[in-house]
Amino acid sequence: MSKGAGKSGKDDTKERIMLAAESLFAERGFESVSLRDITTEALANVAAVNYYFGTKDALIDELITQGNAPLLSARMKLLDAAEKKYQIGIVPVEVVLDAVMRPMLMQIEDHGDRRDIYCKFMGRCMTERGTNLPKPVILGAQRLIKRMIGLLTDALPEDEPEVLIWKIHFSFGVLGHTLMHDELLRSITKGASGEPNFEVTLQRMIDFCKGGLNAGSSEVAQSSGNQGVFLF
Amino acid sequence: MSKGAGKSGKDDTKERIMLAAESLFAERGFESVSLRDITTEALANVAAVNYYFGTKDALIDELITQGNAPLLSARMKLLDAAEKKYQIGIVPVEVVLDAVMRPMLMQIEDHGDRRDIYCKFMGRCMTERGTNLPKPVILGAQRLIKRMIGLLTDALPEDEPEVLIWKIHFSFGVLGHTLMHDELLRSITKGASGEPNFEVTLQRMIDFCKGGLNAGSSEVAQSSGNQGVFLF
DNA sequence: GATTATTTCAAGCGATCGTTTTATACAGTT
DNA sequence: AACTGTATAAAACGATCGCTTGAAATAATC
Repeated sequence: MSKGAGKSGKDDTKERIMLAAESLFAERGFESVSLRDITTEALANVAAVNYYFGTKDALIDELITQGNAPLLSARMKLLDAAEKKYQIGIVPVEVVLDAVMRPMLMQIEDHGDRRDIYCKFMGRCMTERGTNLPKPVILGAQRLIKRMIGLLTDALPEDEPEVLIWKIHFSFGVLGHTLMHDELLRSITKGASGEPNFEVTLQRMIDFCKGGLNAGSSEVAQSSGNQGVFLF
Repeated sequence: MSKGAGKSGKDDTKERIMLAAESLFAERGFESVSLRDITTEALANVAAVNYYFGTKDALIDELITQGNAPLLSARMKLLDAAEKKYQIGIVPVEVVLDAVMRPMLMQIEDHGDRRDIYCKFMGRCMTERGTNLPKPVILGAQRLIKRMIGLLTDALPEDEPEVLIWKIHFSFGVLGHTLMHDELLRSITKGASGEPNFEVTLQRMIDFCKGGLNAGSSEVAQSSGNQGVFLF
């Protein structure tokens, strides 16, 4: 029944499988990695995947869902704080971007020596799993985007909501693409001030997207339509 | 020997295979589509893939390489024209962006009723095949990026080359992500002025990336390192 | 120590993968 | 009509896929 003082310390097979899967998926993509690749790396038996997760897709979903709740709540908390701080005025664009992007990079940084792995894994989730994500992740993303639209509508009142959605989409494109190629970008920026820390990556993404969000439409005018759901 | 007036009109099996493959790859990704999926849709035999292409990877490479040369030359021609026009002064950022992005969207538009398919296919190539591209494509991308760096260095002299690379990378992230989700974005923007044409997409990407490229670094300072090669 | 529940393992399920073989149908040339 | 190079087709190759089985090992409970 695993009650009371149980959970003595064994049963790390599930954890080993998840770590191996995360690494391999990050490296080669979801479809290219077989269950036997995973269990071989994890020093486990193929049947252990079925025992702990059921199917390969369930394993993937659990990996994706894993950090979603804390990530979402960290983002929401920063947005709460921003709304509180700018209660009188308007939350600046870069503060919204920071609230959305910083928790992602911090969660990655929290992975210690596995940060490169987790970074690329999250990048793959955003770029290759935009659709096809677990329902809790989709719902969380919808909540986040709704809130971003609200805040950015105040900060950029001249933009129609439809244009705002495009800009938010562009910003998530920047984030996902950067996570996918983080190692390469950092290798370009390894210079005098030692290894580039995550604040550099964060600041550059925010600077770029802030400039993009603040940019006005140059000519083509277009009316709004439905408010479809999109992720990342 | 197929000399002279040959090529009477048959032998469209290869073409049918390429069209079916492009559609399925765009829809479900490269790994998730089997050769039998392709040949079934193309009303061809599985062996025909080996006959015309050799392997699945060779088929993928040929699909990716197909439009690369005309795309690159169109981009280069626009950059040539821009350099000629702004011979005295400096080529504006948005002109560089237009020269890079417009040919891509025009090539997509040229695909007629297959434009949505080709659009997503190119999006997948950029986001899921950033590495692992055929050598000619890589070499072309390197030439293009070198040239972009040169022009943008003149337009944005305050940016270190290393920062410029990040910004260019962000811009390709915007492009790739937009191609992948083009249909969804357009469905959001279908309003009064009829279906949004590709000029809308182009202009919005250019506006956003122009703002991003023009944005200055807000605080974190970092020195430059190597000038690694990256794609998209 | 006997009994139960949990975890691991080797083995194999049917299905499908990319690729190849072999034979046949077809085209063009002589 | 005989020959030749090109194209198509059915069938099967070995390998690997996700998944399952049933029994053995291990840990927890009484």
